Amino acid sequence: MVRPTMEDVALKAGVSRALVSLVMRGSPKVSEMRRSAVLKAAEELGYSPHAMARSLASRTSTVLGVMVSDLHNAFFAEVVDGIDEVARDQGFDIIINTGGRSPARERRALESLLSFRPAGLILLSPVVPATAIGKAAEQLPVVLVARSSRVSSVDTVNDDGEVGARLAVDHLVSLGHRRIAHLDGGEGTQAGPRRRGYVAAMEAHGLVPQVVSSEYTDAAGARAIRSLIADDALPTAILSCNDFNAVGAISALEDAGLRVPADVSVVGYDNTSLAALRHVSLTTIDQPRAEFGRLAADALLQRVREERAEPVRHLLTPSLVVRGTTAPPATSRRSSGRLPGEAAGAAKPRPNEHGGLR
Amino acid sequence: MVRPTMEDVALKAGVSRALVSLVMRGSPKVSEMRRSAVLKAAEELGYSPHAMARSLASRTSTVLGVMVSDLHNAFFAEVVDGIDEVARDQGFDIIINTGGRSPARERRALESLLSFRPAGLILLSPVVPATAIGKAAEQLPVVLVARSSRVSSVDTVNDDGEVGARLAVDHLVSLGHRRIAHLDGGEGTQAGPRRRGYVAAMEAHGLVPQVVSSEYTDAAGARAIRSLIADDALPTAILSCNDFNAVGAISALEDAGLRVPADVSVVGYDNTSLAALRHVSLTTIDQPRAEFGRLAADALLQRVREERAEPVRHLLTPSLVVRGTTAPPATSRRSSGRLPGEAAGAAKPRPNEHGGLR
DNA sequence: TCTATTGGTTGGAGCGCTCCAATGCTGTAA
DNA sequence: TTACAGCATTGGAGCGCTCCAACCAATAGA
Repeated sequence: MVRPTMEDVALKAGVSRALVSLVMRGSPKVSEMRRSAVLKAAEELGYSPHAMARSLASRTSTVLGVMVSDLHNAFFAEVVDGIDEVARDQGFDIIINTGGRSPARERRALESLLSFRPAGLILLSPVVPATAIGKAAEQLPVVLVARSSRVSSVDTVNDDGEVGARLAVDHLVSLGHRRIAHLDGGEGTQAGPRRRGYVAAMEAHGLVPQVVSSEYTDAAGARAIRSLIADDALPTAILSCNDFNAVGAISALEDAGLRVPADVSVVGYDNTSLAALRHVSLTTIDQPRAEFGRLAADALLQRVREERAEPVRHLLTPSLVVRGTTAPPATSRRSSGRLPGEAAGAAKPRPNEHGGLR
Repeated sequence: MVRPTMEDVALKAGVSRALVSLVMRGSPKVSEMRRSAVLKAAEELGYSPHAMARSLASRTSTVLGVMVSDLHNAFFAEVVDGIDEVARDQGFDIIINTGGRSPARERRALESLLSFRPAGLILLSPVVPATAIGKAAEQLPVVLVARSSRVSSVDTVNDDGEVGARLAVDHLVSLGHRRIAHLDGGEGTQAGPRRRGYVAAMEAHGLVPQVVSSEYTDAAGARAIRSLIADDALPTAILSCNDFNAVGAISALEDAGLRVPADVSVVGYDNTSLAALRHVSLTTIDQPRAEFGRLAADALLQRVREERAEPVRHLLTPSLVVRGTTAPPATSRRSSGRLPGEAAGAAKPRPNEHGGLR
């Protein structure tokens, strides 16, 4: 249970501790003979450098801290993939911590991450107050993903929710829908831009926006649909604030004897792996998640290397993924004289694009 | 960007560095006067202890390393919740790293985690070879979740896949099914016990097992169903190796014009959040995931505190969650003279149990 | 009075490493 | 020969902290 130290390796290889240090860091100014002797000794002892001692002595760190607000959401997993890819490429390791969507727990996670004195910090959709983020940003470079900030030392990477919502509305309008409701995400991150984008797009088409208060959960989506039905205010199409909400909406519609998309079209947001399941086959808005991660890591490493001081605000353009939950509205179908078969054709689930789901 | 050190606090509070150290560690042998002076100085300077220096000096660690094999799988998120709960309770922090189901990347993640010299390591369903795990176990306490090990210094926490499969078979048999196929998980973790449990349960009921080779993905589930249909070997009920596979199977069944559960019943495994969605409403086998995490953390902390030397092998009993994808078989319905309405009643999705999905 | 005892406080050593100035070595030019 | 590179190698200081033995009152016991 006791790991060998650099001293042990030096002794075994018959060189000084400093020489071992040079070898471990891949310095070019070590003779081939000594290098191999050191590596051999290290191998035999099962030695590997002590990251903390190294970081303490060098007053630098090759670790990037990543705080994931919610591990349950696969969205973040893909962002982490992007971060990991870039970090690894540039010789950095990442350590992750999670806040579980609770500000208190997130604060603790932040503290814990900071106590390792990482080179920088990436926060994925954090829920802690801006002041806490500002405080962290005084100590090290910080990049925010899926949350905005006005602090000039903080970089941000977001998707353009307004554009995403507009894409969805345009798609539905082009199918012939005129009554399109938005189940909104309330106080949730990014709910604002999505709602604004929806309202603007509706108005641009000369249509009346219908915002229904909801949340980022499937239960909330179902509730919203039930209340629309109860109020006799059900439109021909629904734009949900995210995929979970959309799936809940679809359930409630089907429970009420309505068919999706024959009677009502539904569009989600986020293109989670859930949406890609053949069984769900949800038309949705895709965010380039891995790209979020890559850009965040790039921005952070630029700061770490002090290559840049001005803040960067990435605003990525989302894209529309058409699957099986959108089709022309029933009225339009009737009036346009389209055959039911054609509409049903549009509703046919497409083959699943995600093969690697587990 | 430069954090204050203990020395700075000591200077400001007019005490020695050692006294600050005592205050920071909450020692009782510090006078109230000095304590508050130190805390005030620390507060004003924005000081917080340097975890690495602390761990280096004390030769102990209050960090538990957690390696999540696949961040995309919400299964692990709940296990992490359980770990986090126990760890926090006992004053430990956790750092997470991910292997992305690739042995090479996982190995790197392991190295990275080890370089922080954590007090112990929890590996969630790792795919690295057993030798790599054994090597790690020589350096610190290791607990495996959802993977077994024969190494006596390694504790394990698993679900009893044989029991789970039996529960599913018993449920289907009690509904009247006699032809039940198992879409198996191939080389996947825990696929073996599930397959064995299925075969044993079928034989116990005097039925003929029908194992169809498949994988832990929805695409594989769909493929397996298509091949069963092509071979004209479709049974009245399906036990999938996991929920994703089950959802793929359901899609393929519906594509073929069959209704679930009216024509074919389907049971999943894992009770992922996916299964709980109203829209999916999958009958499945639940594993107490948070409990996995809690037990793993408990076991690890016992080792860390050297309270125990003999290995612990937790084998948790899963439970059946009946939702909307299982019902009596069509044949049984006919012969037993049950009304179609009754059978349809059994198929009605239950209200969603997971409210907090996002 | 002197000696323990107790509670609070301190300086110094050292954790495993990096960094730097200094030290040997060659080999080559003066 | 001496001088001076240039390269490989080394000892020592120090990163921010903990731990320990020592210390210093102040009080209690003999």
